[in-house]
Amino acid sequence: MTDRDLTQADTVRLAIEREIFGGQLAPGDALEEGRLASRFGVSRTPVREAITQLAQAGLITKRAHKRAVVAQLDPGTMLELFEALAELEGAAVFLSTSRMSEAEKRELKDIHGAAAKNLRSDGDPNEYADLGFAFHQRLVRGCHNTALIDTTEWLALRVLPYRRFQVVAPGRLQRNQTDHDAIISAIFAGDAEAAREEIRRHTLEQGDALMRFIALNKTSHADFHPNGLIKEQPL
Amino acid sequence: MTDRDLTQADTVRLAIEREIFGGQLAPGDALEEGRLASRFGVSRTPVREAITQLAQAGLITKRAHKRAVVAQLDPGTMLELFEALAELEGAAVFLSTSRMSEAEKRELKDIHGAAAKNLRSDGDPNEYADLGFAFHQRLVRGCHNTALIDTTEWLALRVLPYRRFQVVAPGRLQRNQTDHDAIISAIFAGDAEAAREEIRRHTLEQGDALMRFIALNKTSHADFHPNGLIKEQPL
DNA sequence: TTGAGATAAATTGCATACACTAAATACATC
DNA sequence: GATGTATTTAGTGTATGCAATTTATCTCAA
Repeated sequence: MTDRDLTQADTVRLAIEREIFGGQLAPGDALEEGRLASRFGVSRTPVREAITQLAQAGLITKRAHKRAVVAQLDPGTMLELFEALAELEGAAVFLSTSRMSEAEKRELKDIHGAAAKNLRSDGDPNEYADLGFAFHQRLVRGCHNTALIDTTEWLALRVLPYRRFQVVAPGRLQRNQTDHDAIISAIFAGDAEAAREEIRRHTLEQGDALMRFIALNKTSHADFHPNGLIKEQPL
Repeated sequence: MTDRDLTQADTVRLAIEREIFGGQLAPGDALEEGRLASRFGVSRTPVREAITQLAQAGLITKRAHKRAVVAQLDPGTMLELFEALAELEGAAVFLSTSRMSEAEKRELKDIHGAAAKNLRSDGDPNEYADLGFAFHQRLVRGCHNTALIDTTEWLALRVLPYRRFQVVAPGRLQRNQTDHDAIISAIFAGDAEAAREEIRRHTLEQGDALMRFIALNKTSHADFHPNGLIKEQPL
């Protein structure tokens, strides 16, 4: 069999994941088992299973006898998340520096180049965001340690629903690019310690920038609702 | 309410967790929903939910239409896990060095002292193991970053079922203690970078030692079954 | 005896029904 | 009108039954 046989619970889980990452389901939104069941044309059982999995993954929160809600990150938690992510990416890149194959390094450089080109020609910010994501991914995966990669990417996923706004923050893109420059230089120089420090600072600043952006644009003092901020982003 | 109201699924999950960490359920053992259900006096539904959660946590593996199995780590995976854990603990300790309160540092020193005393007086190895666990825990929690702490401890949990044997490995205890000495020194000297390197190397070597121990004591070439190695350890 | 194929048993995935909880509403009392 | 107390209602937690799939057992030919 070419693709693993997916159970209905898996299908539902993937669908909900997509909606969370896509922004259709925003942090704070409630997930009601019955509605989801009828929407996906299945019974509550697989929906429940999907919700359980997502809750375990930290993407949604769930307490006994209360509805599950898409995980809502208060500023403090988000800061912690970015700090942890910065450390993990730092650790991964530290290893990647000595472990990436020539092909992997070239691929990394290609992605970086494409991003630079996009920036110069004033291209689609969404494409740039995707390239940025790919850059970090290649960087992390270069460590060839599945456990570390999975852990790092799992953490990155948790902040992804918020990271979408980063693109529109003014001046970030250029700064982002020079940061990536520095990381690439350190890696090609074989200076693992420098590479670690560069990406550490870089990810940390990304978090700071995101939080500033949210703080400036938030409408309500209590809750922050991504959908209210997105304007014309296609999916 | 003093304790959160636990659902039956939670109860079952906690019970299975205990059995895995306690060694009653060894890596490779199969978990059959029906049997567990009757054993715990509940229906299959909450058992299923518990299994789903444990699978998501990585403690057991589960594929569609096949029965769940307590996660079995091949040497390669285990090595990766220890390497990742070493990096995470390193990152946490790097932060802990500047973030631990005086009280926390004192507590750490107390634990270390108790371990030293246990070692001098040739005390219970299990108690020493517990102190070692507590040492690492305090160290990691000193970073005061919940996301990083949770991630690190979650990884530590995954190797815990295997780490139990460490105690009986010859000569490890003394080496362990001097490693902890070095870590404490670095922290009290405020040298975050040194502290990171010390614990990184320490945890990595723990993994190596464990794997050597397993390699020497394994009975079958294919599978490694913890229960077969434990002799007279009281739970 | 051994291995491939067929059959039977065991076990999972899912749907449905019901019990229980918690919140919302209506009502009575002050 | 405010406040405390039934009653209703929406929604989760669990049990059970059945269909689909896997695993074990049996059969029979090479």
